[in-house]
Amino acid sequence: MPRRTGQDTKQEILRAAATLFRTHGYRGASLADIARAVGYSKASVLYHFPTKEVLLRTLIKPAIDDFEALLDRLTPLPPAQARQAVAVGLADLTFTHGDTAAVLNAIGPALSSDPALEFLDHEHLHNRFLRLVAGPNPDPGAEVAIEVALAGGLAARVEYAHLPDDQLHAALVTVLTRVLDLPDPASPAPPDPASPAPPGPA
Amino acid sequence: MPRRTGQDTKQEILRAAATLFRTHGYRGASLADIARAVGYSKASVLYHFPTKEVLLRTLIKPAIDDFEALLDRLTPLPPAQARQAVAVGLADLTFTHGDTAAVLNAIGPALSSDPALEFLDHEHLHNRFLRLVAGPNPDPGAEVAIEVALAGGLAARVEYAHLPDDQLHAALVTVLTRVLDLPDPASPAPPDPASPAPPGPA
DNA sequence: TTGACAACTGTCCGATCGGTCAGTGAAACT
DNA sequence: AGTTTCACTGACCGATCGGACAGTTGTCAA
Repeated sequence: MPRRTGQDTKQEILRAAATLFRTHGYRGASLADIARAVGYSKASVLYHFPTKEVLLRTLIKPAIDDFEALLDRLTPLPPAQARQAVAVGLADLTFTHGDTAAVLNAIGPALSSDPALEFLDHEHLHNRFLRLVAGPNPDPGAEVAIEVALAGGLAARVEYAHLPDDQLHAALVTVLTRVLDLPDPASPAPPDPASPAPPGPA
Repeated sequence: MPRRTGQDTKQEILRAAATLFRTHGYRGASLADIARAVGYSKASVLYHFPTKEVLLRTLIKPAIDDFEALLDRLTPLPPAQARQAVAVGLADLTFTHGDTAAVLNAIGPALSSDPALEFLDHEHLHNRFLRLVAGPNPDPGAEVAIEVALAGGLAARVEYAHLPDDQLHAALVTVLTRVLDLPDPASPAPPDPASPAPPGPA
C-alpha cells in the first residue's frame, strides 16, 4: 500500500480553506479553524503551506490564471466575436472554480488595500477585461456595467449554488449578456469562422 | 462654549469604522485601528459602543432601514410602476449611504453564516425585493438577476466613487435597469398617477 | 463651592492570532 | 539492518484581539 501522499492532504486543506475564506473572509478564518475542518493540527497546515498568505495565494492562483487565459483567448478575436463569447466564458469560469471564485468575491472589497493581496494584480486584469468588452476608449457607463457583471456574477454563483448547474449557468449567461449589453451568444456569429459553435456548460 | 457632545464623537467613530470595515472587513479591522483613525483611545471607542458588534449594528442599521422603507414605498404601487421606480430607488440608496453600503458589500459573503450578522435578516429583505421585482412566482433567472443587481450595484458604487455623482448615478440606473430587465425609468408611466415624476439623483 | 455626571484614558485580562521548533512514527531506500 | 525521508504533532512564542475597570478631567446644575 503506497504511502499517503502530501498532495491529497494539500487538496483537502485547500478545499476547507476555500469554504472558510468564503464564509468568514481571509482575516476571519483562522489557521486553527482550517485545521479543525480537515481534522489535522494547525502545525500540519503550516507544514504544507509555509504561511497563511501562501495558502490563499495557492488557492486563488488557478482561478486567476484561467481568467487570464480567457482574456488571452478572446483578445485576438474580432471585437464583435469576442464580445459574443464573453458571457459564456465568464459563466464557465464561475463553475470550474466554484468555491474559489466565491473566495475572490469575499475578499474583493479588500483588493488593492490589503498588501497580502497585491499579488492578484487586480487592476491589470480589470483593465484588460474592460478593454475587451468596451473597446479602447470605454465610457463610465461601460465601466460600471463591467463592475456589476464581475462582482454580481460571482455573488450570484455563490448564492444560488443550490440550483441545478445547467439552470444556473443559463441564468448567468442571460443576465451577463444583458448587463454587458452583449450580442445574443446563441445568434449566428459575424464573419471570421475561427472558433466552433459556442460550447454548453462546462 | 458648549461642552463637546458625545454624539459628535460617535459620528466620527462611525465614519472611521465604515472606511475600515469596507477596506479590511469586519474581522480585519480592529478596535485599535478604528480608535487610531479617529485619534481617541480604544477604551473611548468602547465607551461609546459597548461592543464591536454593536458598533457594526449601529453603522448598518440606517441603510437597512432605508432599504426597507424603499420596499414599503414601492410594494403598494401597481407592479409596472413599482418595477419602473426600482432602479432609481436602488441607485439613490447607494448614494445616501455611500460608505455604509460599501460595508454591506464587504461583509456580504459572511451574511447568514456569521451569528454576529444575523440581525440583518438578510433573507427576509432579499425575498421582499425579489417579489417586488419579479412577482410572486419568480423564476431562477430573475432571482439570479436580482443577486447580480444588488451585489454588483454595491460593488460598482464603491469602485467608481471617484466619478462625479450624477454621472455614476446615471450609469447605475442604466445598468440596473438593464440587468433587472425593467422598463425605461424615463418613459411615461402606466396608469395610476399616484407618484410624481421620477426624481433625479439624491 | 460643591457634588454629579459625561467624556475619555491607561492598564490590565484571558483568549486567540500566525508562526517556530524539536520531536515522533512509519514507510522507503541502501 | 540501519538510515533517511516524509507527514504530522504538541508545546510554545510574542503580538494582538475584544473587552473590563478604576481613575482623571472638565463642565454643568445646585
